[in-house]
Amino acid sequence: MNTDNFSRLPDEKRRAVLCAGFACFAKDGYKKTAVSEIAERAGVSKPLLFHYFESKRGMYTCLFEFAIREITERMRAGTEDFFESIAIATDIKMETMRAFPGMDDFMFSLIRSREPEAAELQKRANAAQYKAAADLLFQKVDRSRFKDGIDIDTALSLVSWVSEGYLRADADKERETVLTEINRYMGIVKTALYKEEYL
Amino acid sequence: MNTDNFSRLPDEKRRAVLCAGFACFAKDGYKKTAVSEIAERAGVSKPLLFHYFESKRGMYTCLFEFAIREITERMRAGTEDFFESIAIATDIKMETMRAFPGMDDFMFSLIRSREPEAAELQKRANAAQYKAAADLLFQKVDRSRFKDGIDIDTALSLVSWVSEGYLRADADKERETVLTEINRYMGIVKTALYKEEYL
DNA sequence: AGCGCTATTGACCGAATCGGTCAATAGCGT
DNA sequence: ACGCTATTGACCGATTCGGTCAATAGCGCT
Repeated sequence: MNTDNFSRLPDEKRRAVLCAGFACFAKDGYKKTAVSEIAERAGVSKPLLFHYFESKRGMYTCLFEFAIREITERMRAGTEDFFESIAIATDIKMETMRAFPGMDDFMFSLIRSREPEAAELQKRANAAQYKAAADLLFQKVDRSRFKDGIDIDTALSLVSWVSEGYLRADADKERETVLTEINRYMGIVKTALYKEEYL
Repeated sequence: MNTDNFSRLPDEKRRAVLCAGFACFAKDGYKKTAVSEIAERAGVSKPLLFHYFESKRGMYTCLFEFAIREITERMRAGTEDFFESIAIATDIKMETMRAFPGMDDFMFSLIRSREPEAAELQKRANAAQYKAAADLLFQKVDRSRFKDGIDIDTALSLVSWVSEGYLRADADKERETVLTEINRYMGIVKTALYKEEYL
C-alpha cells in the first residue's frame, strides 16, 4: 500500500526489487523507465510493486532514501595516507556494489540528471554521498606527501577517473580481479602524485 | 524519401538533425528514443525527419554511416612520442565534438550497447573507430620511453580514462580550458609512465 | 477443518505515446 | 503562372504507459 510496506518484503525479494529499480532508473532515467520493466527485471509482477509502493514516483524516492541510508551507514573514516583512504573508498564502493548492484550508478545518474523529478534530490545526494565521503575519508590525509603542484582535489580527480574508467571498461569483473588491477593502476598513479620519499 | 535525400539538407539544419539524433540515441538507446524527441531537439517537425529518412531504423544506421565516415576522415597519424600522439588524438576528438556534439557519445554508446539493433554495427564501429585510431595514432610510438612494467595498453587505458573522466566531469567547458587542463593532467600522468630521461 | 490476513498475479482500464502518413501550405526557381 | 521541393498540423492504428481490481494462493491461528 504505502512506503512502509516495502520494508516487510522478504530480504531476497526486496534486494531484487531494489536492484532492478536502481539499474533501470540509472540506465534510462525516471521518465523512460517503465514500471513493468522493473517488475520483469526483479522477477515479480507489476501489481506487486504497486502493492509495496504507492506509485512510480513513490518508488523512485523510496529507492533514493534507501540508498542514502545505505551509503551513509557504510561510510567510515580514512587514514593519513591518501591511497590508503582511496583503498578504503574503493572497498566501500565494492561492498555496496556487491550488496546492491546498480545503486551506485543510480546515485551517480541522479546527480547528473537534468530531469525535473531529480532536481530536489540532487542536492541531498551530492551532500550525502560525495561531500560526506570526501570529508570523512580524506580529512586525515597528510597533504605534505604530495609533490609540489599537486593538491588533493587534483589527486582525487585523477584517481577517481582512473578507477571509474577501469570499472566502466568491463562491468562483469570478479571482485578479486578488480582489487588487484585497481591496485596496480593506483601504484602507477602514486608515482605521479607522491614525493619519492613516500613511495 | 530515402537516405540519399539527407545529404540535400542545408548545412545548418543537417548539423542540427545529426547532433540531435546522436545525442538522443546515445542517451537513451535505439528503442527508448522517440523520433519526435529528435525532431524537437533539432528544431524541426517529425514529418520532416521522415522526409529525409525512410524510417527510424534508417535514421539510426544513417547516423552511424555518417559518423564512421567522419571519424575515419579526420584520423591522422601520430608521432614517436606517446603523449604527442595523445595530444593529436585529443585534438581530433575535440574537433569532432565541436563539429558534431554527441557523435562521440553515440559511437561509444553503440559499442557498449546490448540492444539487438546495435549488434551488427558494433564490430564495424569498434574496428573503424578504436582499432584504426590506435593503429594509426600509436604505430610510431617509441615504447622504450616507458618505465619498466608499463606497456602501451596500460598507458593508453590510464590516459584515456583520465581524459574521458575530465571531459565527462563537466560537458560545458570551453575548448581552451579543456586543452590547457588536459595538458596539465597529462603532464602529471606522464611522470607516472615515462622514464625520467624523457620527461 | 475453518477463518482471516497478506502476498501475488492475470486481466483489464483509460490515457498517453509510439512510428509513420497525408493532405495542405509555403517558398522558390523558372 | 507553373512545377517542384520543403515543411508541417493533424491524424492513424498500434503499442505501451501508470495504475486498478477481482480472484487466487499461501500461511498462521484456533
